[in-house]
Amino acid sequence: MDIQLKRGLLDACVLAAIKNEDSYGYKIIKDMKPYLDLSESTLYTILKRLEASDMLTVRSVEHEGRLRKYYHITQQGQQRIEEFKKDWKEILSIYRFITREDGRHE
Amino acid sequence: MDIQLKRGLLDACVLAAIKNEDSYGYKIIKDMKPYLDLSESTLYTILKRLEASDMLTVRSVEHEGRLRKYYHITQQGQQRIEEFKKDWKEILSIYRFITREDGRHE
DNA sequence: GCGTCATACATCGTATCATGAGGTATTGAT
DNA sequence: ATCAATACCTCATGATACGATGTATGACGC
Repeated sequence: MDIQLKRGLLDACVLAAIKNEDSYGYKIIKDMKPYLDLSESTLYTILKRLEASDMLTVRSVEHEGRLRKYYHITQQGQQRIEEFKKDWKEILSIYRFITREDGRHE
Repeated sequence: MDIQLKRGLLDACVLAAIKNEDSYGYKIIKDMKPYLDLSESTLYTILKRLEASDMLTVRSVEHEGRLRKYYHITQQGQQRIEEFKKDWKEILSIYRFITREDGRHE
C-alpha cells in the first residue's frame, strides 16, 4: 500500500489496537498484521509519540523473564479515534471526487 | 482534517482534478477546495513531483497577459489513480478495524 | 494615478514522520 | 551450541506539507 496513504491511518490504528484491551508492542504488531504491516521501529516511534501527547499511558510488566510494556488508551486517545471517524466523512467525499466518472464525452 | 490523513490523498486528488480535462494550478486549487483545501505552495510542490515521475505533462499557454501552465495526465498518471482504487479496498478494511466495536463487555 | 484584489506562477526553510539498519536480552527448541 | 521467537530500543535518512515570501499582470473603484 502507498506509504503516504498508510501514514494517516497509523495513529488511529494503533489506538484502535489497544482500545478494547491493554496491549504491548509485539502483540500490537501481530494484531495489526492482517490489516496493515508495520515494522517495530515504526510502532515504537508511534507509541512514544502517542504517549507524549497523552493518548495512552504505559505500565511495565515482567512476563516470563521478559519485559512487557502494556499500553492503555486514555480519554484523549479515544477522542482521537472519534476525530478519525469525523475525518472519514471528508475522506469519502474526496474518494468520490477521485473516482468519479465525469460523464462528459466518454 | 488531519494532515497525515490528507497526505495520502493529495497525489491522487490532483491527478483526478486533471483527469477529464487539462487544467492549471490556480484552477486545480479552486476545483478541489470543496473537497480538500490545499495551499499554492503545496500544490506546486506536488505538480513538480508528479511531472518528475511522469504522471503528467506540462504546456505553457499565454492567457490574457498571464502565464498559465496546463497539466495533462499521462497513462502513468491514470495508472496511479487505479492504484489508489486498489489501495482503497485495504483502507476500508483498516477503517473497519479502527471503528469496530468489540462487543466484549460493553 | 493609486490602492487593492484576483489571477498566476515560484522558492525556501522548517517540522513531522516512516523506515531500515542496527543493538540488547531472554526463553525454548533442535 | 545454534537459532528462532519474543520483546524492547535508537539513530540517520529521505520524503513531504506548508507558511512565508516573492514576482507580475489585469480589473475595478475612487
